[in-house]
Amino acid sequence: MYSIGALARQTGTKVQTIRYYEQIGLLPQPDRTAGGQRRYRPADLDRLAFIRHARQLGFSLGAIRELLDLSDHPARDCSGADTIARRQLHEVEHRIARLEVLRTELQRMIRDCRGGAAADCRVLEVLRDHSECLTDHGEPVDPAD
Amino acid sequence: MYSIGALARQTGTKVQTIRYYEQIGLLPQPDRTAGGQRRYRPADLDRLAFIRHARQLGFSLGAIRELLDLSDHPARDCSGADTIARRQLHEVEHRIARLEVLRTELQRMIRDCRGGAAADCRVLEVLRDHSECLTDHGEPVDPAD
DNA sequence: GATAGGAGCTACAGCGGCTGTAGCTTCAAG
DNA sequence: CTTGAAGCTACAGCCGCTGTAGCTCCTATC
Repeated sequence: MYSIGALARQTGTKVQTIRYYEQIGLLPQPDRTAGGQRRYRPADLDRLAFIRHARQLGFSLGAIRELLDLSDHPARDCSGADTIARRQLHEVEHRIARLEVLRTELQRMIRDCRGGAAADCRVLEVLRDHSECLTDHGEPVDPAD
Repeated sequence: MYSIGALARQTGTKVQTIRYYEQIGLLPQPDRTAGGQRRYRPADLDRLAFIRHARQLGFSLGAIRELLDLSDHPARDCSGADTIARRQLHEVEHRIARLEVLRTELQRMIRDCRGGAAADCRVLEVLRDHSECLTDHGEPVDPAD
């Protein structure tokens, strides 16, 4: 049986984050001591490690909920997990592609900047006039994009 | 003089977003009609276009505030803008690098999945056991990362 | 057994960057 | 003058946490 702090240390998670996962139903409500403190079993450690690992791979908490559900029902077909992982891969690839466009544009902006007064600044000029860009970068970068 | 809706159409911004930018001080408080509706000048259109373009390039609203400030003072040295753009480029490059690691790991997970029951699912297995990963992907993906 | 202080508890606010809603008022075309 | 689209304010909600305030509990040491 671990305290919440021990669980946090073992998984590299903040204590508040663990309580948050419990609150949104990703982690089960653990046993409590007579004084009301949480006490976790090894299975809880595994579950939290799963969540953290999936988060590191960029899965949303919603996707993780689905993955955990599958993991909890080993007899089910795993195609759901495959689908979720493929979706995540597509998202990651999409984000990389968008960021590569931004990288190119930023590099060009910086390369052309010759210093001097802000009035002549290449960086500010490009920002002022979209037509100076080679690409249409579309929507603002939603990090979740 | 444009209405807020005309400004929104011209810049591809939502009306609420424009009001939000005003609220946080990125856009100045515009004139109002007798009835209290906002009326914008061409300069406001330019400023909003600048903001949107910078957002498309992934700059944070904080960075945009600094860039706008420079743009408002054309006599100043532009090295500040250069620094902000370089910082942004570094961030974008960092994000790309992280996402490429994730892409590789996701591809491997999916490639190895041979279907069947969730009990044998490769995707779930990898998530359960970090040691199956080739790379240490570190922190959860904060989209702003 | 007393004490100290680190760890845990709940409840709630805040981050960034919007977006959506409710319940009104105003504007402009016909 | 009517109608309906567009505007107004104020506030809640999204995601995934993180931080704070103001308590209580647990355990190690004396």
